[in-house]
Amino acid sequence: MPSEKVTRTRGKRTMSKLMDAGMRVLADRGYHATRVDDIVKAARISHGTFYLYFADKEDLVRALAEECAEDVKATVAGLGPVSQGPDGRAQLREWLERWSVSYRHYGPVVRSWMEDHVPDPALAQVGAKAFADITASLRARIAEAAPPHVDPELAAPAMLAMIERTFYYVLSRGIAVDEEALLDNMATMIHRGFFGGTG
Amino acid sequence: MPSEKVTRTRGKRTMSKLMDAGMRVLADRGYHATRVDDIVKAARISHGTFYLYFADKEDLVRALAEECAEDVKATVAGLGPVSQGPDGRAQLREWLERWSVSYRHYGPVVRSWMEDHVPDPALAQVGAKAFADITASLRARIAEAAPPHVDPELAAPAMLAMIERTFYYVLSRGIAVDEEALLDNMATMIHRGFFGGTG
Amino acid sequence: MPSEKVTRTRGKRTMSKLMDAGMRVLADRGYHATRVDDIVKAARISHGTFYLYFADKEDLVRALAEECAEDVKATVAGLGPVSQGPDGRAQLREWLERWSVSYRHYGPVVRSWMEDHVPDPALAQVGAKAFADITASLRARIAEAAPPHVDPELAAPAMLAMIERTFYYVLSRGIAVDEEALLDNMATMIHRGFFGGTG
Amino acid sequence: MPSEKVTRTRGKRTMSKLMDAGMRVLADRGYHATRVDDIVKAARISHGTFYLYFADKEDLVRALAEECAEDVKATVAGLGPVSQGPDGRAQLREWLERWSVSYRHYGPVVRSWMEDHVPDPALAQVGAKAFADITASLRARIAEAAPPHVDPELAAPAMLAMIERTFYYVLSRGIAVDEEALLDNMATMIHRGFFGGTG
DNA sequence: CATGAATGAGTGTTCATTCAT
DNA sequence: AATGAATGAACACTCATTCAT
Repeated sequence: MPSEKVTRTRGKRTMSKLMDAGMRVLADRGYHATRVDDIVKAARISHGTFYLYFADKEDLVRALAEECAEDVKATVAGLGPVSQGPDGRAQLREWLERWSVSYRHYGPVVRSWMEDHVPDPALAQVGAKAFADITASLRARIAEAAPPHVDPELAAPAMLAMIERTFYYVLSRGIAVDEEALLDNMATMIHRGFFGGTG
Repeated sequence: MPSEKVTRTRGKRTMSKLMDAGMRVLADRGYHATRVDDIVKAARISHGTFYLYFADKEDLVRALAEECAEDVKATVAGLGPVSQGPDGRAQLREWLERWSVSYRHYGPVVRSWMEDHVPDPALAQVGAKAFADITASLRARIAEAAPPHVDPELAAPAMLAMIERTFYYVLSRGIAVDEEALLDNMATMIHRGFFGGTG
Repeated sequence: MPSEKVTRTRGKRTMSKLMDAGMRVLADRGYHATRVDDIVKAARISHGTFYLYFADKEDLVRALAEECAEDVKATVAGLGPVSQGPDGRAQLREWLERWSVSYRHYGPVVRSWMEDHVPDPALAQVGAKAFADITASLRARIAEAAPPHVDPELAAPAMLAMIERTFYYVLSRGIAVDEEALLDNMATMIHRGFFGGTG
Repeated sequence: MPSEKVTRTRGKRTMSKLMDAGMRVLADRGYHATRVDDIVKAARISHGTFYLYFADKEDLVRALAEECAEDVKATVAGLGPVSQGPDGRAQLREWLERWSVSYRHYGPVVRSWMEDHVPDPALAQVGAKAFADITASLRARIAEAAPPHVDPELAAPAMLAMIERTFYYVLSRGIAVDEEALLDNMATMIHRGFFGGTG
């Protein structure tokens, strides 16, 4: 039915305008400073329309978070077994690059669930789930190659911590560094620290 | 004048009651959910008195941040040269333990300046300064021992990222881990990844 | 034109679907909590269609009110002369029963114009007219039989008050009573109080 | 302590300004049309201050309702045993007059809990309690004197219904009647209908 | 020094009504 | 005749900050 398709289309477009706008505002202002008003202005829709699509601000962020979590989990899961030689390091380097691309887009959302005392439990939940899934992926890889005295259980979150926060410093806070060099270095450090890489 | 002395003493006591209370509330509720009202209730003083001591809420957090920055910088600076052998790893381990003690106390403040889009520029400033000082300390140590292909300039923030976030996961978010084992592992990973440690 | 006939038929059906739904929602939620949204959902029609049939929410309630007023007036007018003996009481009893049947259906509408400060003047008007007509009916009957010191002018509204509110308590607020006994009692009290009934 | 007394006094004054204003606005506009904004304007205080004293609009109405319930219950309880002779009627007449005075003041509140589908459960509760207490008082009196075929259990609410609604018509809706005559008539009707009065 | 009542700007949310399809 | 997405005015509530006592 064309009419059904039309209305659905309009609705879908508005929805994605809202999510895009939400993403932009989140990136600009951060989670706590984001106002519904900012979002609807950015989406060029009226205030009331927002509530046709989302129960409240948190609801939109949660929708973004779910989208984001899927993307990040898939990206992280894209890492294959890491050998101790130079090709292991090269694989890590490529994988980090893919992650950095994802982070450049979804960083604002990741940060919203990383914040201290996330006010919305549903959002915290999405974050906790993503955290668990990501560390599980990493744990599996580390377990295959960890050097002595490195427990994959503990190494996985440490590795995630290092990567996420470093991206945050560099990609979001705009600390000026040569990005190529950064990825090179991180690949090296991770290879040596977590995978027994021999440089 | 004795009276002046008395009031001064009273003033000092009120001031520290406020800072203690601020610390507690910050830990409990997090930066954004902290209300002046919570602080004055915790300090058992009146609402108006708050503004005799601090220009606004941010002013108190800034004061806490400065205190905290001093402590963290000193702690981090307490790391001596790190050798590649097992005693280097042991030194790192002890130093991490001292840092964890500091973090247990000052974590809430550290997180307030680590948050995405810190609203108060003065607070952001304190955080940026602390970041710079800490990475400078680390850079110096790493420079003395970095393995090939590890640029101290880039490794320092990565190391800080890993330590701070891991403490955050474990000490603040209450992810259950054996803390002794965690410190052991971190010491090993850092030793290997940043200081050319050989297992 | 057959097509016109068809559409007319369709229009009538939609109209009555709306009025039925309005009645149901009014009964469920009460006048102030009734939302256009609830009505169109109950009628299973679209939001916009509502405004093809009614100027606004008040317009629908007014239409219901007119329907209801006709019914109640006719019911009340159905009371014949009331004698002072036991058959007068029996007549009252039957008449009250007919009224109770009407109230069970139209109660929600009656209450909407009985409320304190009815916002819509047109609705208030319908209520005032019904009030006037009903009290006129009652006045005529009371005038034929009122005991000494009972002015029909004043007794009529008092009698209406007693009946309407008692039905409200019992039929709408669901205060549990034996309905037969209630009607018996009311018939007796009204007979004695307003018609000089003797035991 | 004078200072404590002063502040308390100020607070009390504001509180009563709010309750007075609430009463006035309720009388003017009715429960549903009453806005917090109207109340604070009438009380000549700021919007925010309202929330220092009441959790929300309902909270204020509830406070008024409790005050009102006490008054009405006491007034109704003021009716002594009613004899069947003319002095019984005279007693009723005086008692009704006292009730009318109370109603003139508290009518708006009484109506707020009498409305169809009271939205605030706490308010409904106060109303239900008042209803129960008042009918209990009436029941006791009626039981002492009820004519045959009048069950006090059922007569009490009917009597309340008649009195409350008649006052409502006359005192609030401003139907023009001679108030003295009205009270005379009501006394007679009640005396005959509920207490076996013999005219 | 200390108090706590008062302020008002800022923000979120609801819902009757309109209008392009 | 019917649809349902969009609108925006109206209203509730919070909280940092001020100020008379």
